[in-house]
Amino acid sequence: MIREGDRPDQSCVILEGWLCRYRIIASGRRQILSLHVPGDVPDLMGLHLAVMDHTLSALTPAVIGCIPYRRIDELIATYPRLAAALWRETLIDAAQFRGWMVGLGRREALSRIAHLICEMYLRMQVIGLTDGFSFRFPVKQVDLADATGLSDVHVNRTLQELRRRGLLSLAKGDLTILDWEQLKSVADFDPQYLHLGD
Amino acid sequence: MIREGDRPDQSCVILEGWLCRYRIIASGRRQILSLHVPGDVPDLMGLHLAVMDHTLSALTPAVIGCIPYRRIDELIATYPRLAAALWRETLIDAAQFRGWMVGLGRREALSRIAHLICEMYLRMQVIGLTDGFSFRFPVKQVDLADATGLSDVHVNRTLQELRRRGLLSLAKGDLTILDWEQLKSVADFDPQYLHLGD
DNA sequence: CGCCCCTTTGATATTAATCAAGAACTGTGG
DNA sequence: CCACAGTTCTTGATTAATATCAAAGGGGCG
Repeated sequence: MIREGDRPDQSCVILEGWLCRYRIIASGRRQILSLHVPGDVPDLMGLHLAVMDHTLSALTPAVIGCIPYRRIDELIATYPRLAAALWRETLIDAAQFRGWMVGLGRREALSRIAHLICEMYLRMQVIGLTDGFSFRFPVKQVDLADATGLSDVHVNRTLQELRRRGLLSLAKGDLTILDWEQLKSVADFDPQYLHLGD
Repeated sequence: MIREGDRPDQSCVILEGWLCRYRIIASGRRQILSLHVPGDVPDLMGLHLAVMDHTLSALTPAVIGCIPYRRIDELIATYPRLAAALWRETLIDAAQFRGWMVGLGRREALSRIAHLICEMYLRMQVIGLTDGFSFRFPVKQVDLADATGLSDVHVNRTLQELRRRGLLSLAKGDLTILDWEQLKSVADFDPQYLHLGD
């Protein structure tokens, strides 16, 4: 949707589907920086930074709403508190990056993947897209690998280990958490960084 | 200076010294999330997020200036464009997190450390704290390890490799880049993400 | 039915972590 | 000015985690 190096003049809101942001380095390896679900506005940064430092792309077929920056500026002028709300949104964005950094740098594979799943479960719950402990998780293992900094083969084996331990089931993009407490514990998951509560 | 879980009511500006932000996970491992040098305001996020999700701490003796949020709010009310400037500052913060995530997830040790050094060199240059290719780099190897997601032993060996290749010298906190082009190339460094240019 | 995309499996290679000392500094008090 | 105690850095040996390579299954869709 937007490429690294672009100078966009509008933001988008996800109405349906999943997007991700990523960057590819010289060796050809890709790091996914964030996953985005309906309700997210994944490119607010363009409002104050001229050049995109990463690419925004769809993981699934998606429906997107577009808002020109010009229009956002007008809205902010009319409703000054909107600026604070959007600013806050970008701060939560940054908090999520921090959450992922800890995983990338200091968690082993099992915990890293479990953590990502805990996060996406809560985020899906907040937007009403969970059914009990089940939700759509249309992320391919290769993408999961690029999000967690692992190889796809290792992601596959780690998912098997999570299944073997009875923590979750995942097939055809349908994920069910079978033991939330244990999953959280394996993930060392503390939702604080998502700032859902405030 | 500020701990995870705190609800601060002021921001700080670094006048002298280096700070870092970090989080410690259950296993006791620490991930440093960012390094901060004079001129940085490392805790602007508190302005709109109630609870700190990480700790802010000094790496060296430091001199800090404090600004109550209340005062910042007043200033913003008086000079509305200040809000945009501060917002932008937090967006650059997020961009730096993204830069680090790519390293943590997808770069090998040598490139990861080289990359960090390239970044700090440019940031020090911008604030006028470089002398040619030399600058103070008072970061212990343990801290470097926690910043790059490596073990301290491996950081030590990787630094030796960088020295062996004639890319830099580093002793007693004094760093000199001996071959900037090669260092950049090993690091696969593209300063775009720092948004220094705009 | 066949193709393509995704997942799974097995074998092997690498990178980096861990463990355990020892050496080199730093600052301190005598 | 020196002995020391505490950091920080360095080294060697070993182990563990994860990547890479290569190939084989499975399932959905035209």
